[in-house]
Amino acid sequence: MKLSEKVYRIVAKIPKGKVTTYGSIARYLKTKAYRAVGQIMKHNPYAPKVPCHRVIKSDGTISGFSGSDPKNIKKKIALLRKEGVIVKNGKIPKEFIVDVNEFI
DNA sequence: CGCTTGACACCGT
DNA sequence: AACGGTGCCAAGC
Repeated sequence: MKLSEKVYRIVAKIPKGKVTTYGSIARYLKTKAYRAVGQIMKHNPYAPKVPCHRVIKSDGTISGFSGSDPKNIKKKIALLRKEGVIVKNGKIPKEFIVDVNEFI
């Protein structure tokens, strides 16, 4: 079982209206491959099943899946808001960031 | 088999 | 508070 499979499984379980961080996922898998998690999200072969937009940085900022395109970021934010996540100044309040162990 | 890359996290300045 | 440098790990070539 590759790390990617585990990551996909976890991300797919993120409930609506909540988000988690790369760090949380990595810790849950008992690995320190934070960066690998990011790579896996980027590849994202399970596109609809794996809502990568619900995975953010530990700071609460949205990561570069919209990266160089600020307008795309707004779209992601709108999507998150529609799911019930409040976004402030392009960042998500800690209240919405749930550790993987909380919803697994 | 070894080198390079990365959608991160942490710490110091 | 913001920016940059460093360290970690997996995947791809």
